[in-house]
Amino acid sequence: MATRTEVAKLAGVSVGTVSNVMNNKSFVKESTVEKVRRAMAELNYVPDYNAKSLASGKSNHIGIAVYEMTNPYHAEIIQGIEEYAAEHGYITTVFMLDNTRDKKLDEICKRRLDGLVNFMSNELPSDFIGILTRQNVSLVNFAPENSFIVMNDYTGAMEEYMRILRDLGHKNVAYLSTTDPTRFSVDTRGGTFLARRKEYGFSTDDDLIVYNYNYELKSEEIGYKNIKQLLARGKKFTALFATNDLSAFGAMRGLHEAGLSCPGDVSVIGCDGLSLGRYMVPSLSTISFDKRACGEMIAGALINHIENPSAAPYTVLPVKTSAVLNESVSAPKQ
Amino acid sequence: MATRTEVAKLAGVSVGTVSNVMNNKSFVKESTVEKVRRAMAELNYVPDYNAKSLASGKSNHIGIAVYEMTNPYHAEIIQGIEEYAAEHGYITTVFMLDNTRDKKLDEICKRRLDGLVNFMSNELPSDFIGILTRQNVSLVNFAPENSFIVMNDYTGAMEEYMRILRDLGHKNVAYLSTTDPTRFSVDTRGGTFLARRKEYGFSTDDDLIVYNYNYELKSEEIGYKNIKQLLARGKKFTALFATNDLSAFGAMRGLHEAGLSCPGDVSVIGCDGLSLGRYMVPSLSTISFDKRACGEMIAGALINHIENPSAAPYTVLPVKTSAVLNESVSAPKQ
DNA sequence: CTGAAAGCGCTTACAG
DNA sequence: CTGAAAGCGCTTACAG
Repeated sequence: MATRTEVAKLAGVSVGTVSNVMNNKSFVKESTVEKVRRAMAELNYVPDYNAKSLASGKSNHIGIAVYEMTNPYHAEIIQGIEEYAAEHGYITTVFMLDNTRDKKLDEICKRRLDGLVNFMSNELPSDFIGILTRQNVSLVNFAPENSFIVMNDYTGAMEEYMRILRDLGHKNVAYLSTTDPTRFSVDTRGGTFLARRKEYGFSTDDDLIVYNYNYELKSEEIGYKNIKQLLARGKKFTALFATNDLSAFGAMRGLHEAGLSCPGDVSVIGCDGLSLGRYMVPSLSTISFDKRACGEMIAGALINHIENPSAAPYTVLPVKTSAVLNESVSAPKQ
Repeated sequence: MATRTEVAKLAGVSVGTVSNVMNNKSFVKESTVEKVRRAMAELNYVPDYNAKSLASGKSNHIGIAVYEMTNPYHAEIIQGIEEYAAEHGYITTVFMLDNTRDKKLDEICKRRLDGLVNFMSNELPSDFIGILTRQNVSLVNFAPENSFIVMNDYTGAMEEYMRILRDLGHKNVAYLSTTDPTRFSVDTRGGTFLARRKEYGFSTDDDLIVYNYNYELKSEEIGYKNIKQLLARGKKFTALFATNDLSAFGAMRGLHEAGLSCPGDVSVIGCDGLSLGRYMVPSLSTISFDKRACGEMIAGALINHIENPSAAPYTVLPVKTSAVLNESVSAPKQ
């Protein structure tokens, strides 16, 4: 592999000049630029980003911490981040923290990331966050004080669905949550459900809410387990919200096995707007948002903060969501 | 952030010794090790992997090139790779080459990876592969000469399904492919279908095979489009193979819209063994393999090759697959 | 068993 | 506009 030095020698310039050409410094004479480019081409020169990172103190490397990578939900957001980042000269590493989490946190610190986007619902250890902060890593979705927060505001879409269900005549509306009660209530969907169910004329029986405490399970498994539990409780219900589309799929399977039809016996509403939901039978009603644009917005704010640390104060990044009504919702049977 | 030098000073040793402690060299005196460790702890020392990579000429960084990250299929294999790699001190970067591919190939080269695993079905540019080869990057799933090849041998499972369909009385079996005819025929499933369909008593009408040429589409979209095309051809069929589970979901939706039931009118067989398939109605028959173990095997062979370049010649990594029969297959209506 | 020193491939003031 | 030189944080023979 050709190195900087060889390129410099062949071009008849110094390594510093090669560097200036590489970084598109405008003050380099055009003829010099050409000489250097020719030499690079001839030698098949490929720069070494690790060396650049070390010398410049900037890695141009953004990390993304995710959980449950088998959920296609993240993939599109990540694509948005990646695309924007790539256009701005950053690479992206997805750290899947499903398993072997703690081993990987160390690795993250060692890589001297410029930024880190967090999609974990679990809390991350505070000493890990401390290291990142000292390293001056720009953060997205960590604690509010020192991080951008991506805020999917589901309140509007959630209320829209509650209105739709009420107008269709539903009274007993269940909620299958992939999380525990605490996380459920701080979530904008769970919170809205709890706060407004009475006002919309829905039952306030807490037995209609099923929680999950096992975060090892995949969402579809949780949905399936949840509906079984709900059915076992013997309460009447004609509609249900699920935390996400995958868990809604699991719930629909459970309904089918219990001899219940969707939406005839039970209307089902998911969340995330997975492409797959449109191909289910019945197609799944969900809450959608532009995940690609969301990823680009995240990357934009993050890179801006990396490059102008003082300019942009950490803040909330709002994401617009919308209700997408499909076949899985109808009026309840009389 | 504390650096090597500060640790050395505090511990009263040289930076070289700190390095030896970091790398667990056995010849360092125990008391020295302790002094150094204490100093590192006191200073919250976090090593810099970029610097290490530069100095050692080894990045401990494995890349994974994937296409269609919204397909959960890859996620589990990647988890297997990641887990094994993390245990052996490597980090993993997933390069999503769905979009902006060529920009990203450059970045891959600059990162001085130790290894690269390829899950792209599209061919990669030969000059890209040339650079990687010159960089001595260990490769998985590139051209056979200079790479490990992961070989999911679907032949057995495919023949099992052909036998099952024949025994159930199916004669007109379709195939919905997410790829073009060339890739279809080199694939072990497509190839087996073409080679053996006559022998199993199935129609050899090529109109029963639907290809796809638009690689921008998601698998579920392709399956949906394919089944529409097949139905439009007006040929009779009572069973179909789909390239993967997601495209099978799309096909099942298309059948439903055409007023056909699965498996009553048409039996459907996917491939990949997605967890989600068990929750479909009907649950999807598929071909499965242990994706986690597959990922671990890939990482094992790759890291072994990285660390002993001469020891392990490039070779084929065989993956056992098995037919998983579910509700989506039954006898054809008379 | 440890230290001093050269080197990995780059960047970046600084002189000129 | 360009070159010489110091430095980024590490590793690694080499002496002792």
